[in-house]
Amino acid sequence: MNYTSSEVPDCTVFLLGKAYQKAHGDFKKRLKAFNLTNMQHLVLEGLWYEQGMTAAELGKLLILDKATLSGVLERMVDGGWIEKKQDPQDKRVNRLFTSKKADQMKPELIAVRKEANDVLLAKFSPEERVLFKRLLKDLIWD
Amino acid sequence: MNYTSSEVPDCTVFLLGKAYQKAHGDFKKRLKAFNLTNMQHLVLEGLWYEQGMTAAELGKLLILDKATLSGVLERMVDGGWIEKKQDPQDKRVNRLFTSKKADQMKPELIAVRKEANDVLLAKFSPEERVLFKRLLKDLIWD
DNA sequence: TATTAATTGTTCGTATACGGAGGAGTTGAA
DNA sequence: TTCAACTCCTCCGTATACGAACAATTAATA
Repeated sequence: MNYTSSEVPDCTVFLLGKAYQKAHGDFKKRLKAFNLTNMQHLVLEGLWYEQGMTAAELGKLLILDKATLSGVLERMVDGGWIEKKQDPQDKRVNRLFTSKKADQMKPELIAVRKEANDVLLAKFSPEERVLFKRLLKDLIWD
Repeated sequence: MNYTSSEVPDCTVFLLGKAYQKAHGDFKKRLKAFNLTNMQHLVLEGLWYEQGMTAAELGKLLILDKATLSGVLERMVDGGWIEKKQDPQDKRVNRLFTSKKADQMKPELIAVRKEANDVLLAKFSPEERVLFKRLLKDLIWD
């Protein structure tokens, strides 16, 4: 009573959703020990890429809705992972920075992501891995 | 201030999430006219594949958590898309069936899914489409 | 300069997701 | 047959997602 590869509808939207569900779930388990959610980990990586971004800039970088980001950032401030500093020039803006606590764990946290990716792509050949990522990027960025 | 293909971290989990986010969002917009969510559409397709499944069976087929499914099914009964019928043999079980309303819209709803997939894969060559789906299936089903 | 327009970030409402707790019903073994 | 083990399902708590509406602020323009 399960779809096999031949029975499953030829629906890429469905397949993409399930592949995401699996990858997301695996990563989630690995992050649980750090008390971080996938989204929070992503925010940290974004800020390590460039500190001092506004929520809007971070949202654009990570392709995240500002409404979604608002709650995530609030919980990360509460959890001591990031800090908000009001921009003196533009009082609407809060600039975002990673905390000392986050920076100390950076090597571990980067390693966790790397591990999750390695496991996810374990069964693929090097060529398939490159190809898969290329196809995904083509889908995301018109 | 945007990741380009070269700057984005080499993170398949991220790419997969964003590809899903896009595909899911596009499909969502198309379903809005029908007052159906992606999940509800998926449930209908599952039941058209096989009527009379229990929530547990449907969840296994669609790789969905039963707790998630519970709320979805409740709203679909309220919306008149599906019907629950208690199994006479095992009173714990509710068997699920599509409603007349749903069946009447089946051709349209199938067409919407097909369209969403076509648009999603529009820029891929036929070979790439087959390959992409194969890679996704390999990821999902060990 | 007086207004209008645009931007930033928050809050609200609805719908997933999913782990865990627990109740109702069923089954199997003693 | 009676009780423990199981199964099915619901409910709770937390965290995304995202459209829509808003207040505060800044930019643009007539």
